[in-house]
Amino acid sequence: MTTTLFRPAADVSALADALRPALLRISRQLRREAQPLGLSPLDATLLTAVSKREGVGVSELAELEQTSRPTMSAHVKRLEAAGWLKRLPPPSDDKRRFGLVISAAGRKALDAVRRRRNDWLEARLASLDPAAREALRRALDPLARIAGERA
Amino acid sequence: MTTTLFRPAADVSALADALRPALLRISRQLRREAQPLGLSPLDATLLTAVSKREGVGVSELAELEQTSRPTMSAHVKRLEAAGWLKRLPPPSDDKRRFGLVISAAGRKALDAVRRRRNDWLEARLASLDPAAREALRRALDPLARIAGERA
DNA sequence: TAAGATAGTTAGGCAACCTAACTACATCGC
DNA sequence: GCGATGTAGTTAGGTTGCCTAACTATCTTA
Repeated sequence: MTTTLFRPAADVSALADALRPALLRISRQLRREAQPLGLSPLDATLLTAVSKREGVGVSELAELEQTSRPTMSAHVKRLEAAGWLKRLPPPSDDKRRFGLVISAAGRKALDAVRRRRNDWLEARLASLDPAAREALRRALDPLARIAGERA
Repeated sequence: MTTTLFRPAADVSALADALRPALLRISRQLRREAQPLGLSPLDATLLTAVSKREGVGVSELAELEQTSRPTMSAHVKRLEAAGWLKRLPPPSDDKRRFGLVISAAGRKALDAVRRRRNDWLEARLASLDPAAREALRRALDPLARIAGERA
């Protein structure tokens, strides 16, 4: 043990131990969220990512979202089948790669979900006091960095 | 749109939109974590919960951890099979309910994992600057409240 | 132009979750 | 004292999201 003089480790460890269960629990809820409008939280995340980078490829998107290519391929297939996403035929001269873009329906669904504001997370946030929300706001950037968000 | 004077909603909504993808991404990583020592992050969470409330029942634990009873039943079965958890035969005179306790092996595994401090989350936290960690520390309580932590 | 890299898909499997339906025991009301 | 109702836990069956391995098709480079 011997705690003195540069032992950030114990600190970090304690923080991790406290953070882990909370994060696991929250994500459990998050995923469970019923989506009367279609569009699960994951779908919304993916559509947002695509709309931020029109023409992105499946592999690139997989890397951005930190999943395997096959996983992303399946998501894209699903989102395309639902009509929320479109594949542009090879925009460049590379015939392997097609560009993904959000469809009109996708954008509409995304807007609708954003306008709803009665989902689980928002309700929870709304029930907190402003100081707690501020604390979360300040934690946003560190969380994004942990998540390994790119651009 | 007309942002002034008491419109916490837009605020909360923006916070939720920023928080959601980060949380989803983090939990994805968290779950993916390989566990050379056995004991996934979920396992650790559950064992910790049990050790905090010796003698807890499956249903009560399910409620605490906010999962369905069958889900918890399966986890308990798994943890018991792994030898990390024990069921005490009905401690009260209620023959339906048995008390769950962590086994010696479970406690040992839990301690070992805690001592490891080279898991994904800790590594990420360690790579942040102290100010960022402090921001996260302050966000802990709000996060726990969102997660609906009880006692 | 053959060798290797890269985009994306298919196949197969696993972990964690859910609901519905069941068994076994408890308790309440008459 | 016994049926109705409730609660603890399990079983069965299905879904979602993720993975690796292996494949096809195309591009790039030596």
